[in-house]
Amino acid sequence: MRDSVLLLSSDQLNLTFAALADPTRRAILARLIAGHTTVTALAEPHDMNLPAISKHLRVPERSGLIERSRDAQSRPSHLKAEPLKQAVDWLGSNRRH
Amino acid sequence: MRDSVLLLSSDQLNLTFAALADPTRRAILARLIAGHTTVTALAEPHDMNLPAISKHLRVPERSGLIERSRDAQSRPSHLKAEPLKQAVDWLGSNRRH
DNA sequence: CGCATACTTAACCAATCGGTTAATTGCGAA
DNA sequence: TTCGCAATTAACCGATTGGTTAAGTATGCG
Repeated sequence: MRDSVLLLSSDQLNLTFAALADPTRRAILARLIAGHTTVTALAEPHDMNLPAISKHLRVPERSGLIERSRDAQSRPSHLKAEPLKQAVDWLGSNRRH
Repeated sequence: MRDSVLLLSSDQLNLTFAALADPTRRAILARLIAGHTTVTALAEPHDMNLPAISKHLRVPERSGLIERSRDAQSRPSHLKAEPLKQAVDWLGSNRRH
């Protein structure tokens, strides 16, 4: 069974914040702001092998932070705005200014 | 040896986002916006015992999200703004997408 | 002092995490 | 069809997480 597309917002916040709680994944997400790119390219700056990056990518994917497509042999990742927006909204509504 | 007060900003982001990645802890932090309160009061809405809440509190404490003081037998928790600000800043500078 | 209140600490446990190596799949080129 | 590149999956491992129960500690009150 694949993961559901519908996530309760609490579950999605769990997954989004968990995805952000690792420096490798934050670097990957920051890189993806510049535009979609392949797993090998995402792996290049990091001192770990492809399977490790592949596993890392599954974390933000489960929260909807990224989506993946296919381009020949490559599986480019694309950043999606909605989960980030949700995280920002939670932080915004929970901060006394 | 106690935890260091000085955290590398990357480490602090790790700890802050990890603290936010759990619904019990988010509820606790949201409650603390209304003002400082005790462990027992924080535990009351949750279906788990005091040691569990005590452990939960150690997570945002390690990131600096909360600080704890003493008032007779109680150990009230206080929300601190700086780590939240850092998290918002990371999200802000990584969203223009 | 003796006792209650408010936690915290210790020990334990199953599940998840973050990495590894080795094998496998998907795709395009020759 | 065979080859090679890109990426995933499987199996494994030690460390961490999130909960439990039971015992220990700090503080205030009569």
